[in-house]
This record gives sequence, structure tokens and C-alpha cells, in this order.
Amino acid sequence: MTEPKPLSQAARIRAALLQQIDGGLLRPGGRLPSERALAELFATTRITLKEALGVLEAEGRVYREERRGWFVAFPRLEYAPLHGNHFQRMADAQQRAAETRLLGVETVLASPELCRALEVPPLSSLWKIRRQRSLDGRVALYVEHFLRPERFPDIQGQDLSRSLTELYRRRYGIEYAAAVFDILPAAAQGRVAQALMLAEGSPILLVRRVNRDAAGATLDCDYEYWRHDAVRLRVDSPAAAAAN
Amino acid sequence: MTEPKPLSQAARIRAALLQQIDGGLLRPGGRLPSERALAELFATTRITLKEALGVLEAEGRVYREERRGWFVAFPRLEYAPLHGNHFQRMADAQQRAAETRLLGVETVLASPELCRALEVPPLSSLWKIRRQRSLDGRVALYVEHFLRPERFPDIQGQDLSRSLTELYRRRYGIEYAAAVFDILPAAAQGRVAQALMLAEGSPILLVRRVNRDAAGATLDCDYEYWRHDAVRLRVDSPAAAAAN
DNA sequence: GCTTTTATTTGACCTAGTCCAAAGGGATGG
DNA sequence: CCATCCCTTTGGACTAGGTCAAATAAAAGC
Repeated sequence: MTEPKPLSQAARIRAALLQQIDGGLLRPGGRLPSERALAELFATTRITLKEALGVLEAEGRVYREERRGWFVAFPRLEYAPLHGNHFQRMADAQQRAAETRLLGVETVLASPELCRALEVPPLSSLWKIRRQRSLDGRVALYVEHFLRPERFPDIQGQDLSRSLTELYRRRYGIEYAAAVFDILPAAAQGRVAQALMLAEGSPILLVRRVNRDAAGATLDCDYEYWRHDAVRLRVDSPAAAAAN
Repeated sequence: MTEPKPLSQAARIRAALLQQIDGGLLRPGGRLPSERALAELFATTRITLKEALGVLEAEGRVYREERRGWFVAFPRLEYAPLHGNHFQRMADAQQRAAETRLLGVETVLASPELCRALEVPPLSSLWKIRRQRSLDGRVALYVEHFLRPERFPDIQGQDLSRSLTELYRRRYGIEYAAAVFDILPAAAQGRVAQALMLAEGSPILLVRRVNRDAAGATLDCDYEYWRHDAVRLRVDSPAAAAAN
């Protein structure tokens, strides 16, 4: 068996931190020592230290909040998009504390992409609802909902920090019946970065969903920007669901 | 309207490179000037230059091959996992050149995770097939297939660089009938990093699929490690498929 | 006890390099 | 024409700092 190649300094630091985490000494949500303190502890520079943290971050083991610190990651939320997107219920089922904070409501002009996604004519107006979702006290998800206003008159007067699914059903008699998802890695910009407490350009996981009613008409389009250590998507084909 | 905050140097470099790419001056697959050349061009350090490239990378606009250079990204492959995973067909449908290279075949002891996924007893033996997939001449995906050997006797004697879907059907009379997918961001390690031409710890998108036959029995488990600029997953609920 | 102010801590961003090992290209020899 | 060797180029990894602005904590005042 060939001798394993020597670990880089960053790799050794990563391994040492992982040992502390896996050994239960650093708990989910617990803050790591500062970059400067860790650099001193490992007798290295902050550049090398950040390299090690960056790998742990890519692995989903730690996360950062811009200018606040590095923290040990929580377990990923299991998100089965084909089985509904009721955030509170998903969290409850997985013993997680969920919170939703409404950031804003406004009408916007639909971008060409949104016009195509929602099948509305150019220059259409849409409701834009911005919400920040947390799990166990830390921000995990930022969502921008784009709603067709003719389907949801007077929505700005409702309590939009609660479930939109339930609001649609109770107030408008509208039920989600189908959805299409696009899933891809992306980078946090502007308000997204801000809402997720990330630096501009930080990697995230984007889930875009276009929802329809039973008649097949579009209802809304949601852009879900997930911290990528926060979620694990599970998708099953129909027959698989029957087999389980 | 508030004055936009001044861009960082890295952000300005990112914007300038993006302008060259969006203006058609740098083409998909085309190599960027070296880090040193770009650092000189923008009168900055390689550290700052790499910061800018890192953001473009997270956005899926450029990609790197370790010690070979930075390149302009190709369009993402649209991958609808619920509608089959025939790589060649997907690529053909999107005017992309696909290639598959067999890296190795061996029998391995199933890990606990694989025992659970494939519902086999502890200490089970599995076939492990490793393949590297390219689009338009560049590596986009590395896959590790784990097969139940009793379902696929003598598979090591087959041409494993071609479609496994077709091989299962023709040689073994077995058809995929259902699948469950787990999708999450991860970090490239060891052979994964090597096969994808990435440095250890680079971010990737992991798609794990457990496939079953018509009777619901497990067939194999695939780990798909995607360069995260290479793919866009599309998933639709059954009713949505009917509406389209 | 709450609000405001001040000080400290935090990660972000940057400079200016060095050295290393892998990859690629060119030259040489058979 | 192919293989081998050598040289150059490439990104990876690292050092040793610096400054900035946002966040937090502590102190002071009411």
C-alpha cells in the first residue's frame, strides 16, 4: 500500500477541528474561537486558517456569519420538495425549532425570466414577499415569493410570516397541486447575502419552484436561497414512494 | 435612491471579467490568462485575483482545473433525474458532446451507509464501478456505481463505458422502475477531487440515487459528484408533468 | 433598568511576496 | 514517429503582515 501523501497544513488544521467537533467538544451552533485565536493556536497565518475553515464549510461541517464568527453546523434539514414545502411542519417532524421573519412586501415589475416562469405577459406586476427562515436560532434560508396579484388580492394585509400554503387555502380557496423545481448551486448577492448573513459571492444552493393549481394555472414562483450546509434534498420517483 | 456602496477590488475584477465573458470575447471552454498575468493586468495580488475568480466560480461562470488553468464555463446541463439518467441522451438532446471513461471496476465491502441504502446485510460485497463523464471535452461528473453482485453476475466482463441502463436491460433483463435521490452540496475528496481535476476540498454537488426494479427490490446505488457549474437539476411533481 | 456612547472584537479585504509540485510544451534521441 | 528528458508554466499552499467596516460588548449616563 502506498504511503499516503503528507497533509498540507490546512488539511491538518481541518482534521484537528473535525476531531473536536466529532468528539462532541464543539456543539452545533457553538461558536469557534476567532480566526486570529485559531491562527495563533495552530501557529499559522489567518490565510491558511481560512483555507482550512473553507474546506470544512464546503463539507457542511461549519458555517460563518459575516463579521460575527464561525460556528459548528447543525444537522441538515431533510427537505422533500415533492411532498410539500411547509417549513414549520418539516422542522417539527425533525425536532428543529423553526422561525420565519417577514422582511418585506412590495409590488414589482416581473423580470423576463419571471414572465416566462409564471406565463404572464410582459410588463406584468407581481407581489414580492421576502422572508428569512431560521432553524434552531440561526438563519438557514432566505425566500423571495413572486405571486400573481390577480390570484391573491389584498395579500399585503395578511400575516405573511405564517404559512403561505395555509393562507392560500383558507383565504383564497387555492391549493397547490403541482410544482416544477430547478436546483442549482449559486452565489449569494445583495439582499440574499445580507439576509443569510453571508459575504457577497458566497456559495449557496438555489431552489426555484413554480407552483400551479389543480387546473394547471401558475400561482407563484419561489426563489429559495439555502445556506448550503443547511439542507439535504430528497426526491423520489412515484413508484419509489409506493414501494416505501 | 441610496448611493451604491463602493465595490471591492475583487468585485471590480469580477465585473470586468464578466463583461469580457458576456461580451463574447471569452468563449465557453476558453482558457483565461494565468493568475499571474491577470494579477498584473489588474495591478493587484494573486490573492485578490483568486478571490474574484472564486466568486465567478461560485456563480458557475468559470471553472478551474487544478494546476492547468481557469476556464470559461459551459452552459449547465439540464438534468431531470425523474426522467431517467441516460447521460448520452441528455447530452444529445441539449447539443452537447458527451464522453464516458471507465476508471475502474472492483468488488468492495459495503459501508454501513451503503448497506442501509441497498438494504443488504452487513459485510455484503458489492461491485464498484467508477466512471468519469465529460461534456464538450471537459470533465463535468464523476460517478461511483455500487451494484448488488447477485443481480449482475459477470458484469466486469462487459463494456462499462456505455450505458448501464441499456446493459441492465439487454444483458440482465432488468429495468429501472423507481429511484430515490438525495441532493446536497459537498466537498471533493481523494479520488473524487482527482477525477474532477479539482483541489481537495473544492465544493461540488452530490446526487445520490438508489435505484429499484419493478418489484421494489434495490438494484444499485450511484454517487454522482457534479462540478457545480456543470448541472441544473429539474424536478417536477407528477401533476406538473401532466400539465406540461 | 434602559439607552446611548465608546471601545473592542470580528471577518472582509488587501499587499507582497516565497516555495512546491503537477502539468504541459519543446527539444532530443532512437 | 514515438518516447524520454528537461524546462517552463501553472495553480496550490503558505508567510507576515496591514486596514476597514460591521457587530458586539462594556461602560456611562439618565
